[in-house]
Amino acid sequence: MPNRLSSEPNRQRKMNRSDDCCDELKLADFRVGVDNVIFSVDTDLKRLLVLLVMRQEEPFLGQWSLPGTLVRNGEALEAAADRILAEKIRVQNLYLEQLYTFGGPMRDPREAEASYGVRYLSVSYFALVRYSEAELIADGVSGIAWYPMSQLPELAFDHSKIIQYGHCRLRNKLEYSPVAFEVLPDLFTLSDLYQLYTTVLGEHFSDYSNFRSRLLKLKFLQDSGVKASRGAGRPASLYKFDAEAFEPLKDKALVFI
Amino acid sequence: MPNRLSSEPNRQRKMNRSDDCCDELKLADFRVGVDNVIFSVDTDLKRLLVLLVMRQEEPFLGQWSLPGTLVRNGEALEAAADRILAEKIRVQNLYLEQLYTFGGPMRDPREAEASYGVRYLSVSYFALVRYSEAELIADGVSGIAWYPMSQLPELAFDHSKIIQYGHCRLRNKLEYSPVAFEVLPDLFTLSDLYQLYTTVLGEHFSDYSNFRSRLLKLKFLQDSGVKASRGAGRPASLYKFDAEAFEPLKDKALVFI
DNA sequence: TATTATTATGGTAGTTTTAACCAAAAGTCA
DNA sequence: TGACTTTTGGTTAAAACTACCATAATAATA
Repeated sequence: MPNRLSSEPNRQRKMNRSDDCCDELKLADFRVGVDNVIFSVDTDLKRLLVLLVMRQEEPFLGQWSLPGTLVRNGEALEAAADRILAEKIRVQNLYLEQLYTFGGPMRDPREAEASYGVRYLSVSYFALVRYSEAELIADGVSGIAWYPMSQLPELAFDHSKIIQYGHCRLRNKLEYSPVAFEVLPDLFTLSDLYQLYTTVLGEHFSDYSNFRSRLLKLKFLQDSGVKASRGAGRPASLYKFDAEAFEPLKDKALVFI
Repeated sequence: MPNRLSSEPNRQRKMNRSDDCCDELKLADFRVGVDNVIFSVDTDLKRLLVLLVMRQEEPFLGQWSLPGTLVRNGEALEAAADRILAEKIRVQNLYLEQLYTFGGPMRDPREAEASYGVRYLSVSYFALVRYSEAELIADGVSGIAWYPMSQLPELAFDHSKIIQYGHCRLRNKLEYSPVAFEVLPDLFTLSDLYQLYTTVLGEHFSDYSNFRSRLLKLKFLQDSGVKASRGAGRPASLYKFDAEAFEPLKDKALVFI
């Protein structure tokens, strides 16, 4: 049985490769998984959160891990990422993009168990969702929770590394792209926006007053005229992101630390 | 025979997945390839070049394509990228990093031929090598050539898209990271550096004089004291990149358009 | 109701950075 | 020698950034 499977890729290879000479070099047979690093920002408590699920099977039974799935027949990678996200949370607004592909040998303990050369490869995706409206879907079996980035538990596989990688991407995205507006409500105050930035980037990247004037000077935030009164203090103007006005600023930096 | 193979992933799945309910959804069986977008810069002729090889087999027999390979047993993804690069060119200095993973269904025509659900996934890598010292390795069978980015031929698979993606990455890398110094000689003139930037980014990103003073103010270029006289004109100072002095500038931008 | 606390807003002044030039220095080439 | 080329090191005006500050408009409170 191991022989049957391990000889199969060799025949394929003869048909498909050009620059190989040694028949004893076997091609790996892959299972491809998608793992999502799903971030959200709780601006009230000033916490950056990442979504974790508890594994219900070996390996790493009972440990927290990134929500993931193996890719199905005929399913695009991004479709698999969308599917696993939709299975775990209900959201209205989200941003999703590919992060990195982790595929070193022995990153999954199951590779050691099998005598033939099956490999597990993880294409990770990075997502940012609106926290206030995200509803976690508990399937009644496996645990699911938002964990603050500052208090991550021990994670299955190489998922800690994947999260660190995602955290870097999140910071860069926020600085260099209008990703914030994907997860803010249609109408938001400049203070909402500032809270989001400081929660992810830290307090030290800019003064609130300067943050305001820099963004307003760029002319892609439309004042809706409507005011929002939330507790004490002068009511704030509600703004709207104008994608058309932002267009010429594409691939320019927005904010710097 | 198709049945034997297509039923195999299903048994695996029952053992390995948690949140699936429908047995008719089959997991895909993957071949994982690595494709390299290898750039070099010919500063004399002011051309950005990408390395292409001619395919010697179906599909796309006789068409130009990115140099690639299928991943072997026990081989890390980056190791496969290194291997294919070393098979095609001899270089001393190079920069290599993962680019993107393309894995939509039907991106490879071979998927249609097989009645079982084999999928071809491409993990692409981005490389920048020093042009002047890069020696192409012709294996006597398949063609190999540097093509200017401005005159790319029709390419196999989705390789045109991969190259466009790589071109974006190259521009960003050059602006935001010291990748240029990986492919310049140890000693170089500021003019050499400027030629590299203008060839990739276009003439309009900065005046030579301003480019010089901005870089020198950052204090990570050491003047070696040695002068280089190349043809007419005042001899230029040869500089050296000081990685230690650059350290605090990591993840800050270097040059802006 | 008058006062205080809180948040939003709009500004100023000093410094730094950028952009667009310019002129001298130090070579080669004819 | 004189013309030409390339490097080098400026200058200057405009723009942007930083660290503040004053005021406006509301809620909470005495």
